[in-house]
Amino acid sequence: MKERQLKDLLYEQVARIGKALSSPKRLELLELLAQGEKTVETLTSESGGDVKLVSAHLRALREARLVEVRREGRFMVYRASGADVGALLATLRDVAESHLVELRLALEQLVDAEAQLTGISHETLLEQARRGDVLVLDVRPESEYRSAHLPFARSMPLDELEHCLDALPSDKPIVAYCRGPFCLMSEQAVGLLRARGFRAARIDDGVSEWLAHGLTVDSSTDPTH
Amino acid sequence: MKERQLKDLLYEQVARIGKALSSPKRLELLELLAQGEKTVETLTSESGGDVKLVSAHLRALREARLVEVRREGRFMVYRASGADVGALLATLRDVAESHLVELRLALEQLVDAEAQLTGISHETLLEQARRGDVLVLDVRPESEYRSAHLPFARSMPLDELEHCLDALPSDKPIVAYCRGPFCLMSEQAVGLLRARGFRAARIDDGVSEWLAHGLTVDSSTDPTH
DNA sequence: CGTTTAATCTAACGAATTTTAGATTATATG
DNA sequence: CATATAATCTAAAATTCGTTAGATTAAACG
Repeated sequence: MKERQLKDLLYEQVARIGKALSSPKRLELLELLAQGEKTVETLTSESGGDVKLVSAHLRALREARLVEVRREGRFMVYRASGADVGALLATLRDVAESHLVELRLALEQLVDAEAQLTGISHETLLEQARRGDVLVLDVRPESEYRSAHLPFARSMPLDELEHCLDALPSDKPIVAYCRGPFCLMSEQAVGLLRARGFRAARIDDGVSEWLAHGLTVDSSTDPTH
Repeated sequence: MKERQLKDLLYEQVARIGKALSSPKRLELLELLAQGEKTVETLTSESGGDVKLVSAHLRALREARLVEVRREGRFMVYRASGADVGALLATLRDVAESHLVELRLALEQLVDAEAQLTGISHETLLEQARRGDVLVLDVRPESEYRSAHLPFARSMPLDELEHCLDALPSDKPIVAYCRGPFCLMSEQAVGLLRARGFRAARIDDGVSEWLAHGLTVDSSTDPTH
């Protein structure tokens, strides 16, 4: 019968996406690409690996149609092939987090519970940011901010943070975010800010998580306010 | 430095879920389990395979904590370890469908566009079903209906449909659904109903898709109305 | 208590993936 | 045009995974 054959074909196609998501390295690359487009060079240094290997994994992601490339001079610029890729990654991580104890334990080791902003909904935070009651700080590299960022967020990359403290309000609470739950940049930012007397906390969510929860993000507005 | 090691560990855990989703057979088993708990025997016959192989794949799914088992007499009863598993499956399929042409083409071959209900939102359908303006028909096996079904749906398994036609209204439009976009039961039901003069159409969505869109489902109410 | 049924476990083979290294392509630059 | 750079392609080694078959466990039944 033809029915079984067709069904096998359908599940095989879905499994192509699953296969792409079955390697830790590819997941890390996808997470980076969910922040915005990047060259192979950037991806290699930010994921801490070997160019050849990164290139091979990017090939696999390309074959699963999760990423796309274009040439720019002698650089190849990769990008996620849609916002749904980041959202898929976020739901995959949520499922992993709720079912795998090992992951929860490792996450607890990674982030300091002290630095975490707790007990406040996305909507409330958004409203407070809109009114200017809190300052939402995007501590990722500026190119990622330009690609997409949380509403009302100001860009201040982690490595410039120390030189730009004067531009920050000392009376308002600061909420820092970065690439998502597995990224440490916002945690480091909070550490630095608190040491200098600011009231600061971090949230887990990045742009993909924000989108996966059905909220909207901005892009390419003025990074300094 | 310890940071890289921890990050590798985190992504490795997420990749465990990805690995579980990387095999067509496992995806099919998960989809069946998303409809409700089933024995290995049932899973084997419904997925059309070999018991030993199905058992091996179930082991992999268990190790990824996506399914759980309990013994019942001499049967092992498997179940998805949460509603989020079905929702993950639904988003995975959505991503596959929007990025892989091959999948869209195969789907077109599978389902007759004629039978498909088009241009109506989930909310509208729900409202019409609530008011009784349409009859929503769950054509899956009754055990799956009991486990969870769309609001206001009536159970009428495909293989009983022919004997129960008297119980159906000939004036109201009938909307049939089954396990999801890859399942043909609702399509066959629509074929049969139309041949007997009923106004019938199918929708793609099953319980998991319904949930993944943020809607609610019912369970264990009276199947006959 | 031996037999049947349902399912798992173990071992083994082949297929597919990951990783590494060397050769190659495409573009920009002096 | 030779050279440097960015990245890919190809091939081989190491590893993992899917599949199959035979042996085994665990519960139910006569």
